[in-house]
Amino acid sequence: MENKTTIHDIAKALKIDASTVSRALNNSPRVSQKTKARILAKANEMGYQRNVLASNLRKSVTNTIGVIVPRISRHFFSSVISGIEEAAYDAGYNVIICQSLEQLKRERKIIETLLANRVAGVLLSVSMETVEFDHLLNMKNNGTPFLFFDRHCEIEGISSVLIDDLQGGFEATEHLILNGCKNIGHFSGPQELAIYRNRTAGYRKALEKHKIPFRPELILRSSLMENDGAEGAKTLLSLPYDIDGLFSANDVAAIGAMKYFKKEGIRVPENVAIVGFSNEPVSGIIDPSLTTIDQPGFQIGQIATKLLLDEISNSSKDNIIIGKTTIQKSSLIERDSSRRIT
Amino acid sequence: MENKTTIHDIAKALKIDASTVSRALNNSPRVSQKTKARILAKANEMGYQRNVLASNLRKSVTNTIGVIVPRISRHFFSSVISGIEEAAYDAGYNVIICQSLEQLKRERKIIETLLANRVAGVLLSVSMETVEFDHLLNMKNNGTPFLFFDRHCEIEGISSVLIDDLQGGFEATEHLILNGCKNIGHFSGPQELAIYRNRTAGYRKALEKHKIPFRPELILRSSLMENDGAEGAKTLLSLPYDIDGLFSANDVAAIGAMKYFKKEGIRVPENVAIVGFSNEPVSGIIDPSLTTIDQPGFQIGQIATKLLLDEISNSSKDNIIIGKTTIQKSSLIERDSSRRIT
DNA sequence: CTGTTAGCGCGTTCAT
DNA sequence: ATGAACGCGCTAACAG
Repeated sequence: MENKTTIHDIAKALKIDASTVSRALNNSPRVSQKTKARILAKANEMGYQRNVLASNLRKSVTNTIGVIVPRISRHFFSSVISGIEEAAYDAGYNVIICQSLEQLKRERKIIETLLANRVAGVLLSVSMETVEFDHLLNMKNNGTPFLFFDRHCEIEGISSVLIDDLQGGFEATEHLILNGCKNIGHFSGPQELAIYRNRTAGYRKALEKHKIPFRPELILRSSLMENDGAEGAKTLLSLPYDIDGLFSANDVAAIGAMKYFKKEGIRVPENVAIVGFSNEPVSGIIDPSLTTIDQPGFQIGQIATKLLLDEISNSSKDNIIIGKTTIQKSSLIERDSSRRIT
Repeated sequence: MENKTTIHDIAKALKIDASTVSRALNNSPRVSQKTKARILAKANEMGYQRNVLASNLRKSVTNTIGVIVPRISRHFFSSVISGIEEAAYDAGYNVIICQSLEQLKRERKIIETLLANRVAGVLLSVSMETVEFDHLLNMKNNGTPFLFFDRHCEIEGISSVLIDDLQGGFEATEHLILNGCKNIGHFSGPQELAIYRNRTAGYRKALEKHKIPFRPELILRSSLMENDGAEGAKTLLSLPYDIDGLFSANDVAAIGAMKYFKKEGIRVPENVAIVGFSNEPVSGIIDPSLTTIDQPGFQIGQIATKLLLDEISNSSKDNIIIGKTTIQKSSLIERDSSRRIT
């Protein structure tokens, strides 16, 4: 039942020392091929399984990588996690998932726990409240490799895997303009987060390109929750002129707006672009007035994991600081055709 | 930088023994309140943090619970995980997430890894391929507490947290019938999984109640992927009579069917009920022809975790086998109103 | 209540 | 290329 075979057992059976067995099992070059083969065979025969806990203690690192996201149930994040899990699995790492629930306090606590558990590295997308970086700097000083994805902070020597939000915002807005919209509302999020600043910058860039005057009152900042979307829709409708387009910096708020429009019996504007929406199974049948910008979550997860694993192996070899790496992706998906523009 | 304070350091500083410190830090009742206080104060002062790895090795258990789901990116599962994570977090446990991707082979490997990592317990929803239980029985023999949720196997002494699928299937079908449907197609999944058998049983029960003759050709079994839905829709449309309703055992296949209908320019049947759909943010604006059965993923996660934690603490105290616990939940959400029937 | 002793199983020195 | 010995930091006996 209980697996009790240790390296000592197999050493005894082979009349050699446990340290040799240990070396062989770690594929050390300092063991002859012959004994290595003998040991591996015996280990197999005896059904040996390395005691991960002891190994962890000795090395004082685990083979686990920590992941921190605001919310697992947001489709974008679960897609990213999916990608992370897959890449990590292939490399023999476990993944431990944590949710900050957009709270800085929780984010701090989580990082503390992860460090206490000696994770090999951390992948994180910061919470909306994360305006102080002490806990992140602490993690850096502690020597734990980490990487941002999607939402990041500017920290020297820490890489990020990002979507090109400016381009996404630009494409979303231009899409509306090309469909004849002039007065385009924009739901934006906390300006502390680069993703929202960038999406807004994209919005303005598109207006400029098409010589549409910028109206500050069309930009509504919120936490982009569903009821923020509803409130925003209400506010936009109360303007003295009609809006004919809406670019929301995320899906949740856009959906809130859609619901509000419907509830009030108001005809939804013909074109609404949403950045941040990537709910694949639904995107094809969702309300026709929605167009979405796809966030390739899965790939982001994979890429981020690979980069992190690189850093993990490098940092253990040496102390080389890798420069800031930025991966940029963006694509616009049209609702009906599921065809990609761009 | 590195946290080096051990229980020995603080023992030395207080001129007592390390074991007493250990006991105090574990809040053992066999240390006087006074010394306990002194120790805690000193530990705090010295910035002590328990070395989890050493603790794990000594106890040969971690404070981590493993979770296995078919796919993280399915909204239902990510909701469950959310609930698990929250309940576990409150109890001081970490959560390690794994995806079987519906493959028995992966499920086996994952369980092996989890056991090797000495997780405190496991929560799992089996893959569609899981028709052999050797790996699960192995885990049981190994003494690792575990619990099924949503998709389960009948294993003596192992509890499950389930949705009342028969009732759900019944409600979905009756909903269609009450809306005037007579010829109701049904997408079902692998019959090895109880959830699909039960949903189908609910379908038949509703037909019987309303004295609608059962037609075997209306039931289509598949893996319920999106293209299965499309294929199924095609098949149903090729019948010599018209269908006027569709009850799909999951959301993905239903969406596949919807897409097919639209692509072919066919008018979607007025009422379509979907069991297994719980994509909250979208449910309110999804295609009007869809009605969904809500699966309360978050709560299931919480409940399952609490039960597991119970078993974990009991099994360490004693070897009591807890009987099969079944939690049943089901509710039908109407699209427009978001109001719950039942 | 507290101290003493003894490992958990592994990886890694230092020898040879 | 292999063996001997040590210790990672903690907890669980067993004393007293």
